[in-house]
Amino acid sequence: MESNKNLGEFEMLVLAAILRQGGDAYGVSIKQDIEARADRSPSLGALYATLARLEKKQLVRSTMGEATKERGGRAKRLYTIEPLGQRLLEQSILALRNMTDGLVSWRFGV
Amino acid sequence: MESNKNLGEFEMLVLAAILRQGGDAYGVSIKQDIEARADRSPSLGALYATLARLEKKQLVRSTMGEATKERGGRAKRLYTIEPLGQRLLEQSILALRNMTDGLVSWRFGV
DNA sequence: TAATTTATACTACAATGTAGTACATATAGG
DNA sequence: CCTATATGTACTACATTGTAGTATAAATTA
Repeated sequence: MESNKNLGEFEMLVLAAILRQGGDAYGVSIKQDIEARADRSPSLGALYATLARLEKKQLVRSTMGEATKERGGRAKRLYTIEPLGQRLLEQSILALRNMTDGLVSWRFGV
Repeated sequence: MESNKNLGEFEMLVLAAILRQGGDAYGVSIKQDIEARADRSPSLGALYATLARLEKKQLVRSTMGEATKERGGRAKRLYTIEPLGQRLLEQSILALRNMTDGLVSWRFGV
């Protein structure tokens, strides 16, 4: 009887990217990871809106990155996944696997 | 440069259920499959609304089932997946896999 | 202090998720 | 027949998520 709110499809991609990057995830790097692995190009606007919602739901947490870097521009907001976020991601991915594993006439390997 | 519209999370579950059932899928059986494998209980209203949208987008096709059966009640509307639907499902599942495979501290097997 | 670079925030609207309620149509019994 | 029961779909309304365009912020450099 776990917490059982569902994640959207893009929310899953974003949570997975944050988890992958273990502490160094921020807007641009998350976008790049999704572009490289999921073969799609969300706008930064779309991404930040989703990040804000995930944080409001307490599935991720953010902190401002160090300002003193040898580069120009505004500070990064760094994201980490919260236990609840990881749990929901696992549930959602597992549900999808249970529905799709073992399907015949599947183009990529079962 | 394939067709690249994205599927929602629930749409993926529904398409997968239809594909699994190979020609015998209808409202109630799809709902039951999702309940059994994805551990959630969508209302039939939610399911039919999604089926109607999938058909409008030509990702599935439907036909009325035979009326002459030894049972009461209205005829079933049977669903099959269209090539486009299968392709989009494959793309979406593959994207998710590419994002989540190989993650460490993953509760279920990599 | 203006230009450039890097990055986030805001806003509005489209698409998807969700369930409640109503409706349709078959069989069975009197 | 007519109505009760069983089975299943359609309609409607609203909440949540997806999406991108535009504006803003804050650092470095000249």
